[in-house]
Amino acid sequence: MAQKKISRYEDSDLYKIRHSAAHIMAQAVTELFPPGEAKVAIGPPIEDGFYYDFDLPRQLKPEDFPAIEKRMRAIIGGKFEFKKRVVSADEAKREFKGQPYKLELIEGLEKGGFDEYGNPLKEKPEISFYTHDSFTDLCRGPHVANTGQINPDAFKLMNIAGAYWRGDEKNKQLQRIYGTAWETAQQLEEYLWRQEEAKKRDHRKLGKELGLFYFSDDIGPGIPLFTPKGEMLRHIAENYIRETQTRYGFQHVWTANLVKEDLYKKSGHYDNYADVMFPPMVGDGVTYRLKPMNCPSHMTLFKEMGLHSYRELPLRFSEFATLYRYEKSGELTGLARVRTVTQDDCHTFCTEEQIGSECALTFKLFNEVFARYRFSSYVVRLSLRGEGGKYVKDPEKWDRAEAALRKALDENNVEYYEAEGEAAFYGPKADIIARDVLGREWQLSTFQVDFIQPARLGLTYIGEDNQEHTPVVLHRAVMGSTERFLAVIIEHFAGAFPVWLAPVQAVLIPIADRHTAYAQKVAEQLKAAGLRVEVNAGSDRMSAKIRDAQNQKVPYMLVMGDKEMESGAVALRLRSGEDLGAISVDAFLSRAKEDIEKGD
RNA sequence: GCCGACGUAGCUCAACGGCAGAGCAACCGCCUUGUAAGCGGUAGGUUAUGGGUUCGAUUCCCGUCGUCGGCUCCA
Repeated sequence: MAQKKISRYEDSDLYKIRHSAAHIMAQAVTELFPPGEAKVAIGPPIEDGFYYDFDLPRQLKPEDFPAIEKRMRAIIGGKFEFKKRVVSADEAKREFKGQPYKLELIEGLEKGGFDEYGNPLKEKPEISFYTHDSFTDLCRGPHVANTGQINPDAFKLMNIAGAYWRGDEKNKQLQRIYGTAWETAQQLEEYLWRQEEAKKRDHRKLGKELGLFYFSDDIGPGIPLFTPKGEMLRHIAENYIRETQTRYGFQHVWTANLVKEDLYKKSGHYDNYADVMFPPMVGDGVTYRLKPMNCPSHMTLFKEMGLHSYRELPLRFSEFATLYRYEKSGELTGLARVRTVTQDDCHTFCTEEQIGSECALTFKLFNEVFARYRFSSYVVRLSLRGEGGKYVKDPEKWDRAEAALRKALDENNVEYYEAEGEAAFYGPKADIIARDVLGREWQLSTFQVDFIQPARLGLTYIGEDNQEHTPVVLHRAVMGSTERFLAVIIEHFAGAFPVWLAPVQAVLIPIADRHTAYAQKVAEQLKAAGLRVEVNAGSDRMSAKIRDAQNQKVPYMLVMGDKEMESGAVALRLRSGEDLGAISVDAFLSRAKEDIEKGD
């Protein structure tokens, strides 16, 4: 699926425009420095734009952008032809003498081994140059015919960031300039608007404005604090999953946050996951770790529960468990990436034959939940092990697990694309990547097949043949992590949660003091019916209270003055701005119930 | 962790070598209100933090912590 999309993009005009814009930017940047001082690395088109990596004598600043953009427009105005030339490796090396990154790339091409990102290539590629004006780059193209085909009003330099040469943190860090480029100025405007909209929806900003969660220097980085409203949101989201998966036959267990380190030596975490674990704690000569994953705990529980018959399987152990992961400081991002991560985790113990039906059950659950949250589409990534990376070495079990996962997906007609090097250390995964209303992709759910840990931890069940067998363990999460999921839905709904999810569903607005007692009475009535409501009994004007509720994105505003008090009614206003006038309390209740059921 | 930018009142932002300010929020009063901000007053700061330069530092320099944009990693 995704493969098709990428190949289409590579053939598009936009791709050529962005690729060419990258070359033009590289020319403009190198011209800022004396000849030979600026070293260039790579500069490909990317989604929405392009970048180019440089090794420069000085740090660039955003203040350099106007000059670079101006020079780029001049180069565009020159209508210089992009000329392709196929060359020998020797000739290429002569041309890029003094350009160490290019020389390294040429060597990779010469050996027929690697492309510009260091990925292995199947065939030995030809080496080609593209030249426009005075600038020549090692490049396989394609490009626009001449620089004049770039719209000078439809590109913009966006930001500067550090990036490792070939994406390897052991290599030198280069300066990367990101730019965006489009066919028309209007498309550029629309892109910038989308960026602005994303900024407005940023869950870190909305989290503060809606008073959902905080981070504190006194608590520590990556460790969120949830307010009553934020916790309500968490609770509703988790409880919804809990109730739904219970209906699907998942049971819940509880395991503690602290575990003996020895268990992680047996499970493989110690060898493959140690750098993500918080440092050890020692008491009475025993070394403990904060739990970074649930699997070993759930598997140990399975073992402690005695002999298991094949008749008990599949056995599904679910838990909303907070895990502790020592993420690198620079990786923390609001709720999307925290050090105390709560997973809606499940480990299903089953036979190899049951993998297919468990896969079906799980995807049915995913679909139901995604519909509830109005995620219109998702893609599935089959995450396989890759070269290098940390994986338990047991090729036979890996092959069996991969085959089993593929088969399960195929049997259930799940479409997927494959990605090497994305597997968990203990097995392959099917990762669900959902699209939000702005079209952004988020990895949420996962379904994983594990042949490794159950064997390492010595799990068994007694089969029909009265012999001991090792169960397969399926790892599964729906939200993935409560915190990240909240981040995603805050941005997805822009903070205007559907009624069923809104921490405060209705604000009651008495117009004057004499209406407050009536508002309190109605509030009690609504609470008794299970609604989450607040009374704004302050001395503000009604319109100020409405404004307040609007800003808090509360679904219903119930205004009450003399008229309503006399007739036992409430005047209903929706956050859309719609004024529905006075209705009875009962009429409001049935409307709210209807909205909740519909998922509005 | 790495590269860069940024940290001023609860929030959003001014001041940029010479007495640290505004709006909103909070608190107190007045108003008793009809669908997105009624009026007045009060209080709020060792300018993230530790050093340095200077007669004098929020402002310039260095370290630390944190946040942001990326890289790496990832639920």
